[in-house]
Amino acid sequence: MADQVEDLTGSCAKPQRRSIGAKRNPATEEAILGAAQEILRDKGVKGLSMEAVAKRARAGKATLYKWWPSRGALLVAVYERAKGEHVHEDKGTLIATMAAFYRYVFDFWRTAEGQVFALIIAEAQSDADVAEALERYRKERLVALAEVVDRSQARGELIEGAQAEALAETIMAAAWMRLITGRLDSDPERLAHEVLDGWMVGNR
Amino acid sequence: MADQVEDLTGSCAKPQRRSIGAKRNPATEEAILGAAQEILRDKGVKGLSMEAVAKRARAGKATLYKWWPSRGALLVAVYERAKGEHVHEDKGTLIATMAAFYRYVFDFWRTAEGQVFALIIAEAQSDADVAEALERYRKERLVALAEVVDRSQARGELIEGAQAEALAETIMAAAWMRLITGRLDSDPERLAHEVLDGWMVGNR
Amino acid sequence: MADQVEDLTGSCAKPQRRSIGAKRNPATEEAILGAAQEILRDKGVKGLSMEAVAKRARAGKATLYKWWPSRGALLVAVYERAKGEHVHEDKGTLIATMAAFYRYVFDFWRTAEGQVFALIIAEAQSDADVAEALERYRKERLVALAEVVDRSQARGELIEGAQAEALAETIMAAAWMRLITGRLDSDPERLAHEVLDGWMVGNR
Amino acid sequence: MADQVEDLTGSCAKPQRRSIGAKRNPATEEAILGAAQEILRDKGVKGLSMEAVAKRARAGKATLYKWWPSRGALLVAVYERAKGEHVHEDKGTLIATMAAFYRYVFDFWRTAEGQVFALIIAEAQSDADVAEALERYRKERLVALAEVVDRSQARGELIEGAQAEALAETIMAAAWMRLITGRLDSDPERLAHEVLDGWMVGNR
DNA sequence: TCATAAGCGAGACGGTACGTCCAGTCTTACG
DNA sequence: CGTAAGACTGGACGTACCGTCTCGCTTATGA
Repeated sequence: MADQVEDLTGSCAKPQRRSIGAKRNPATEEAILGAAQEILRDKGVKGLSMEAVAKRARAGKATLYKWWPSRGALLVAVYERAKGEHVHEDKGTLIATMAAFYRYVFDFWRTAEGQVFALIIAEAQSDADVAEALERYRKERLVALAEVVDRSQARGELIEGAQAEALAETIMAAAWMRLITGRLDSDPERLAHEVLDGWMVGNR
Repeated sequence: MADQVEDLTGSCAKPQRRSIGAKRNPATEEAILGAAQEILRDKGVKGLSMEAVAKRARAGKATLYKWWPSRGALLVAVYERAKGEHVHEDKGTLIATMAAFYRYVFDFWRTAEGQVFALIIAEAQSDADVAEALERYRKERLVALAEVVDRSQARGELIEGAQAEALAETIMAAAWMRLITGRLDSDPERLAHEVLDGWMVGNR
Repeated sequence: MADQVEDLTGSCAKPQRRSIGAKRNPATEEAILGAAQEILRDKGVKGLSMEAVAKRARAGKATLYKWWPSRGALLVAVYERAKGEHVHEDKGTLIATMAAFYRYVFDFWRTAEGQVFALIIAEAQSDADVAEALERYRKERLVALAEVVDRSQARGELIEGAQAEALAETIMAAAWMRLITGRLDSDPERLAHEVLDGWMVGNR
Repeated sequence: MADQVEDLTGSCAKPQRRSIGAKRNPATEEAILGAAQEILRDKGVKGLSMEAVAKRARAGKATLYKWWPSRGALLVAVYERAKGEHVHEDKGTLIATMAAFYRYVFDFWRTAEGQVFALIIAEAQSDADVAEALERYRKERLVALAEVVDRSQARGELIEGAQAEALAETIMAAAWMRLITGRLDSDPERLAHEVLDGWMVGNR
């Protein structure tokens, strides 16, 4: 006990955030999310407990639970902070654009921060709040994807029966499937073809 | 806590399985998997701890760990025991067959036992053994699905470029996507169309 | 976190008590009470938290709570273990005997272990179980004291109206009063006189 | 938690004391001590935390700590405020007077506010400031009691050897003993006799 | 036939993390 | 400067499971 205290004061002369009055301290939020990210990198997702995050961030557990009432909520926050806002750069054809998209997300999901997304999906299976957040996120991404498909459709790339949103979901599902079954090494190009070829006008 | 005590005294007046010598007691396995299933029904997936299963089954924890070395392994066993072996009955067209398949799995996944599958996916994200079991299961189901697609292809339903296995995976992905995002109320018929229409020969 | 583990394994190669089957391990009880005593000596009563005891004893908190369901219960156990069974040695007169008694308890209450008794009294004010244990203890000691008074009465030392038990309680109360008001440096001899003189036959 | 919210909305529609400039606001002190008393009545001594008092009084915690630097200090203040200043009314004989005294304090100690005194004794065992306050209080009451004994002695009720202050302490000790061992239902009359008979001149 | 090897129920054990509570310190914004 | 508000670190609380262990018992098998 005494040892630990000594260790702490001995090993790190951290600046020790304090309250900034009766309002949320952004530095604290920053420190906590940062700590979560560090732990992810160092220990992996299994090490990411509320306890560990609090300790690493030198934050009280109560503070964590105040702002992120569950592990799931924290996961979502960490993911939100880490994920770059991917914009679907138009590569000329839908297939190429989607291949680039697959390449991007697979690369990201392989990073320490990206792995959080798999965790979020996992957590969503038993935490309704996370499920809701995940669903929100899915819809948001769906819209972005559907837009790309829409543009492709406008260009006349797609067959008549194609519905942008339905196709967008099929595209997403293929990616998520690779994620949850640990096959992020799949070839993005090939995958794009496997998912989309049927819908392209060329292949009658 | 009180529940557990009641459960113990209520459900059994000490039938007390014992060892049947130096070999695995099938009654024990049965009791454990049965207990797991009961807990799933009564308390939901959150209540399914090794501890609780052992208590409910009146089994020693060591026995559990001997045969199912982790929660994940137990989950898989419970799922294996519960899932009926779905055979893809040919409905004439691929779309109809797949619609029936979607209807079947969505119905099953909504049952207490079926919910275990979502849990397995969740567990697979952090338990390599479960991931492996899941991957084995995926491949097995993929083969079964691909066969159906193959038959459809032989009938000339599908366009030229269609690859049975790739299409099968797309079909699966669509289902799993609905599962993990909690949309098992999706319309199977519609979904089958959304996934497959592009690949059918009719829609050039 | 990792640091702590390393520290623990590094600094002490303790024998690590294990379960000895489905029954209480006496070594564990010993280790826990011993740890409690050590903490008392090192950090004083304020440091005696369940947490600290568990840590020092290298015992799980659950183990502590299993056998001593509250801090109070642990305190009582520590006290029971530490207190010598004082036998009232007859010094010839009641006054002398009681003076010796006062000297003995005051000396004991000043030791680290003895200080626990004050804590028990404190805890008894808000923990019914401790209150009960304290009351049991009081009665037990009362009987022992009353016997001494009885013998004195039999010798004709006491005036007629004296009731052994009532007098015994007065004697105890005087001691406890000094304890809870932190005046254990009172002169035992003098105190014995102040409490008893009125009841002795000499002082008409 | 819910209770507190209800309390807040229930008891006050934001009367909201404010600073009255660079000096102590008596209304605040009043509100705080009042809140403490209310909590005592509603939740008992266990609910009396600085946090809860601040909430109920709609006072900042800083304000509490400014005027009462510890829980102990607050307890003492609450007790000081609640206890009536008992004046020992002369009942003719010392025994009768003391019986009345015992009856009075036992009755008081049984009230919600009176229970604080037991808490103060408890707190005094580990908080030096409270111990000091308690000791001050003890001495003050001792003087008052000794005066009564003195008057009795002057009337010739007591035997020669009796020392007013020593006897007063014995009288107090008997009362405190009943308090800390939860026997406030003791018969005051009887107790007075048990403590004092030996010292009265009648009983030679 | 009887030792021995395993299966089994039971549950204690050291641990980790949980989510809650409170202590005591601090800052802001208002008066 | 006093005050209400409440965020903050820190740490103990008591609980729930984890996975490992040992006990004492049972039964089948092979020496």
